[in-house]
Amino acid sequence: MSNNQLTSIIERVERMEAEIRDMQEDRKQIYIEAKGNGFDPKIIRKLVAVRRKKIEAVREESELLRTYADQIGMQLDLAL
Amino acid sequence: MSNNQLTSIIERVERMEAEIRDMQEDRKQIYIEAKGNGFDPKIIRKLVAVRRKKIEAVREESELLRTYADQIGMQLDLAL
Amino acid sequence: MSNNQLTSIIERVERMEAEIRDMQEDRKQIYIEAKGNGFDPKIIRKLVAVRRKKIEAVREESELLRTYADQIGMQLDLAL
Amino acid sequence: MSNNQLTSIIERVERMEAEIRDMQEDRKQIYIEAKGNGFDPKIIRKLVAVRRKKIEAVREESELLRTYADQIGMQLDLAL
DNA sequence: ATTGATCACACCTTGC
DNA sequence: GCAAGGTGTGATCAAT
Repeated sequence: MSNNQLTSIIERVERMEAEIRDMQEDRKQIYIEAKGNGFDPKIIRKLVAVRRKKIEAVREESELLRTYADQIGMQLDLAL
Repeated sequence: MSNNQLTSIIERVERMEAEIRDMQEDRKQIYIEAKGNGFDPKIIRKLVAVRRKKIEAVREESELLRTYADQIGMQLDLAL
Repeated sequence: MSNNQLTSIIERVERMEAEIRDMQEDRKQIYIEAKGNGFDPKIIRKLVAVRRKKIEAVREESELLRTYADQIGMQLDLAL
Repeated sequence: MSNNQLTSIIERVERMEAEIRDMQEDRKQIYIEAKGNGFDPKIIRKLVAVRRKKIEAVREESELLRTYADQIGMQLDLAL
């Protein structure tokens, strides 16, 4: 029955959203705890953001290299 | 050493963020799958949103009642 | 002249913002006055918030129904 | 009757909030219109913010001067 | 491709 | 001074 399918979808989405909220709450608690230990949350956030960008950049760069490699591979194949 | 503490904090935050991203990805997959089964994601999103807002409103209403109760308690205290 | 256009835009925005600030100030005064009459602003705020969320939920629900109706309309079109 | 008073307060607050939302909507429309005329909303926002800060600074400075003047006035009074 | 809408994030102000 | 709500911004995603 289609209604069961719909109900199932909604419940799965809501379960995911509940978990996401929990994780966000956990992260918030980490920041609060860090603040209690003398670490400025604002700075931590910056650090995390910078690291995220760097990781992103590295990932994209390696994808790019991969693309180059593929093209060279293709050309090599074509040359044979 | 403070540096270890800082590193620990950042790693914990990043772990949380990784999990959040995974959950978000899962949710996205549910929508994609639903669409494959003929359910318009747009409608599912609205349904979920409406349900969330209603639950929110009910939750806040109980907070309100709780606040009322606290004030009545205070008045009772004052009356004694 | 483009400069006049820019000036006009900025002035219109600033006029809006001035009015917004005035309204916010008026609202604040209502809360202060209410407090003077023995009404706890905290409770009033919650009341207003709960009412707003309920109205929001109802509004979104009607949007949802509208979306349903549109889809049914589409299906009818396809069926003809 | 207290209930009428409460109802009146809530309605006044809600009226204010409705007007605030309307003004915000108007402001948003100005930005959209500006964008249509080739003005980047982000830049406009910055301009408006800078002007606001300057106006604030001028206002505070004149308050400061006023305070100085009052103090001098007081001292003059005391000296007489 | 580009706009439009939604969502998550960060900042800032306000109330307590 | 902290906690919370509101505001603005960036990213993501759907639709044109």
